[in-house]
Amino acid sequence: MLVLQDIRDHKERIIEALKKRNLDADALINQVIEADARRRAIQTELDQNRNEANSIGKQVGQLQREGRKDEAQILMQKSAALKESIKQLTDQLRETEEQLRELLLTIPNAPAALVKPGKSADDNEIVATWGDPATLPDDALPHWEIAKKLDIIDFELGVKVTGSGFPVYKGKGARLQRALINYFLDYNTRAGYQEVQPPHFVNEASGFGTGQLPDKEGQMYYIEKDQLYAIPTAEVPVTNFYRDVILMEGELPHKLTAYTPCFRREAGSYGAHVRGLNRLHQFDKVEIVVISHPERSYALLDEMVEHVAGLLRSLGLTYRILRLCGGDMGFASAMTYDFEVWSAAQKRWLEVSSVSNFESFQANRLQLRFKDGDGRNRLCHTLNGSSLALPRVVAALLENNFDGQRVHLPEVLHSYTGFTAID
RNA sequence: GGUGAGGUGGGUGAGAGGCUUAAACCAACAGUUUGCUAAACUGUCGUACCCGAUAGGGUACCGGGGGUUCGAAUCCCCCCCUCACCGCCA
Repeated sequence: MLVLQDIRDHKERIIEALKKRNLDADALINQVIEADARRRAIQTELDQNRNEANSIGKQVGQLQREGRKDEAQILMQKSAALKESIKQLTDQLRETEEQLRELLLTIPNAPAALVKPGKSADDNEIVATWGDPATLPDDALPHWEIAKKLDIIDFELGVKVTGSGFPVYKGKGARLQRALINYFLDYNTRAGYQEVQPPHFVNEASGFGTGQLPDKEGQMYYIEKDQLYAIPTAEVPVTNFYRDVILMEGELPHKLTAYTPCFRREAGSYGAHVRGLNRLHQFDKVEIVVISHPERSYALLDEMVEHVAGLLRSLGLTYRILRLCGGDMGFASAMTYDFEVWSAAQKRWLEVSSVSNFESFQANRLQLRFKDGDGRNRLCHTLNGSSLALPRVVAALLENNFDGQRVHLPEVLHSYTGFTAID
């Protein structure tokens, strides 16, 4: 949620930024300004009325103690009229506040200055590429066939016990999953991220805090009996650790990493692009979350991007980094970098990580603040990224490193897997 | 699942219709004193919003929502959460 004060102070700048998302920002922002002005007028009048009512109440008590019943009686009548007016104004205030809030909830984050305008993924900027797709096997098998051949992933068994999109990893495939998770966590903790194990279900307030609710309600699994959502990413529970928290300026930044399974309904996604490991209802991911001082968040974003890039290089995967255009960014993000690895068999790039700076957009909803040098409470900035999501990394590892007999694993994984190849 | 006890500022915790502007203590911060640290003393010390150029003034908030009353942290109703014990259980 955008900060109302910012809209008041920098109306034009915010409108221009939102236009990069192809929004009719003028109309939206003007509605906000208008509702805000209305709200303040009501509040001022209400406060005056209440002030009067309070002072009458005190006078009545005083008069009654002094035994001046008649005078007290007159004041009590006056109070009745005020009470009615207060009731009306309170209703109006609540209504206006609700309108304003609903309006603000529909407005996505304002893209940062570096973000280019654009309509779709075609307008994203490629900011870096590592490796060369042309050097990878030209006749590669798709990963689902390799996985079947080596008997390391059983999609049908998953369908039997649960449904499509819930694969079963077997033997060296299962061990590879565990190795990747451990390697990613170790890599992250070495860089100063504190490892945490959050719950895999969250309550409604948490879903709201990071912005999944109300926008993406249909994308999450919901357990009605206990009113809990299965997490779509560790971002949700971990960032919500900080809901309603006021940190000391000196303890920023907080850097956390967590492994969790992620659950996504992915309603309406079918076809060739979702075969195999490309899109699942349950998958494993190691996430990094950073709580930052507002003046440091973009430096930290760069640091996170370099961190993830280093991880991909260590795995020997050909990748590229995109800075998303305004039209392709998520609702809450001010700037997002996507990482894509090359899939040799599918001849396309697969997204394995998305690293974003949300600036104060989430912090405003979460009421996550820090106390600055002047003793003022200011909103933090929040950031997060995948480091990394497993399935597409596995897909690329299988396809790019298969020699017809076995899949050769990158050296960094050997000590984690206990073997150097899958055969 | 059963029974009971509770939710008050950063923490502990008093307050039981108007003398509350929420006591007191602890923590924190600033100052005085001081070789340094500590101690002592003095002062500051919740959040949000509104009015105001500033100084300052006002309103709301005692888990949440309703109600009674001229007036509610305090009385009534509903809900939520936490803790303890019992039962079950990895």
